[in-house]
Amino acid sequence: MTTSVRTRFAPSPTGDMHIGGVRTAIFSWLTAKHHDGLFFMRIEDTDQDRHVAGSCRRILETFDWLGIQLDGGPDHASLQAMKSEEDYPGALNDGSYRGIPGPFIQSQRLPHYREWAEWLVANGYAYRANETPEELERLRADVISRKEVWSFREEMRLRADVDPSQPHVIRMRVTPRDGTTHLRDLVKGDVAFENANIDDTVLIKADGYPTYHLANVVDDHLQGVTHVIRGDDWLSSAPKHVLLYKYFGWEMPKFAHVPNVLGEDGRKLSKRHGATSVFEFRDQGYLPEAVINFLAMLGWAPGEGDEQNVFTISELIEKFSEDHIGSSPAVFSYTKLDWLNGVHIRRMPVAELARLLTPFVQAAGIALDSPELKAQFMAAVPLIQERIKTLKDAAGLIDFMFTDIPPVPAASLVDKKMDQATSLNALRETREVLAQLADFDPTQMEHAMRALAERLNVKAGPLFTIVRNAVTGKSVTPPLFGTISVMGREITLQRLDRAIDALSR
RNA sequence: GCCCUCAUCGUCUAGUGGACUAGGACGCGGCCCUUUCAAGGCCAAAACACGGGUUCGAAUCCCGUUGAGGGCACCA
Repeated sequence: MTTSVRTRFAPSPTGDMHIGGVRTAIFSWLTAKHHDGLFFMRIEDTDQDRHVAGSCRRILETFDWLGIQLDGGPDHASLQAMKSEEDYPGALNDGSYRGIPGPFIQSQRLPHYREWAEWLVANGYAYRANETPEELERLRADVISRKEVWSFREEMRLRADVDPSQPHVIRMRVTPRDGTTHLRDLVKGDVAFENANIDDTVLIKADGYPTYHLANVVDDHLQGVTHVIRGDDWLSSAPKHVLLYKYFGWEMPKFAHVPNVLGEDGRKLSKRHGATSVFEFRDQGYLPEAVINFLAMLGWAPGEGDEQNVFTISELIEKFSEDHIGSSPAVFSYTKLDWLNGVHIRRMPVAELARLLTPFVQAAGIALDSPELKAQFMAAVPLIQERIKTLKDAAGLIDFMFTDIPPVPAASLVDKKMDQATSLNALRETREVLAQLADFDPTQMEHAMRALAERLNVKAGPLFTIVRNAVTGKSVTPPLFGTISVMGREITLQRLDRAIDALSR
């Protein structure tokens, strides 16, 4: 039997997902899928103080939006069902998925941590301690005031005997005290830590909950995780985990500590750089495939001479390789995301784009509540497809087709290369040409209008410019004749009449 | 302070001792196309942090310096 690759994303339920966390999740997911393995989620809620209600649901919703299917955790149907609920009680709690043993929420796995912590105590790899936080704080302050390195060791215990029936913590016993602990990391390479610098970390807290260090090792082993992919802020505590695997005698998973995402000023990406929550990107009109493409390339490149930048999801899955993840932190570039989003928009089938655009356009105040309006909108989409970078951009390009426009100033109805009389006449003639056009088709319209320009002895450009201003009220629009065609004869002639009227005063 | 990590165009990166006159992409500038705006095509400017080694040869290996990031909790 071949061991299949299994990765996990293990967020804490402390709020909406940060875009940096999404990137880590994507790396994990791509690693699993590239090797045809499983990707699942586990909620790490061992700190009850930091729990934010509704987080689990929001995290699940993130994956739903991204289009990432979890092989463990709730399925899509469950997600839909819970949308009305404040949280998702029990959803991550059900049995096992595709051979991965649950539950998928750590607060439901307490017996496992207890069992293995006791095993460590019984085998000399851990011990009980009961110093209070205040006592520890005093100890720490004392050590630091002597300019020594703070690191808890069992001889520092204030009470040598701990009554197991009383509240206490379980700490790991770092052994051996000297020597080094090595970590072979897929991203960082070989990293060595002096055991003397690793402290006897708390494994089980006084409240009975495990700390991350114990919980992630126990869970990853029990759930068969083969690649631990996480932020490199975990690198410093990785030797503790290595030690635990050794104590338990468990096979070590592969580790990949991926660098942080930075803001444009080189500091850790945060609110003040712009959007950071994945939902902000969604609400600003970014496509999940563009976000995934962009995030995947932030710190990863196919390498080996392959210079591809734009990827579909399946291309990413095919080409991704966890050992090509870069080891230096990357700056999040909003402008590059914009470009990529535009690329993915242009590659999308028109009907699909129209579907995605609809809620954004409606939110901008354009009602699409009749079949006629919907059809008109459908016809307008091809005109804007290559002109928008986000779904939010669309409304501003087509609003004049659906809503009334303010009076057009006379000045914009006279082209610099034409005088007032010529312009007025040109608009009148345009009105006649359009009124008599048999078919309101862009190609025919353009022919007729070019013929008109010739007849009037004016250049086509200036003529089109004043017509554009007259019928759209804007100097920048999608191609004129396509636009006029979408607007229809009635509105177009109406606006021309208004312009003629304004100019003849 | 101690420990760990990182360092190629403004940004994302390719590069694993000779194929490097350091390649691609975004952005920026220019040109072409063109009814405006886009899109597209072409062209250009733009980088191996610094200092020492090792080597016939270094962006690539080693050491140091500097800078940046992370960690040093009964948080993850």
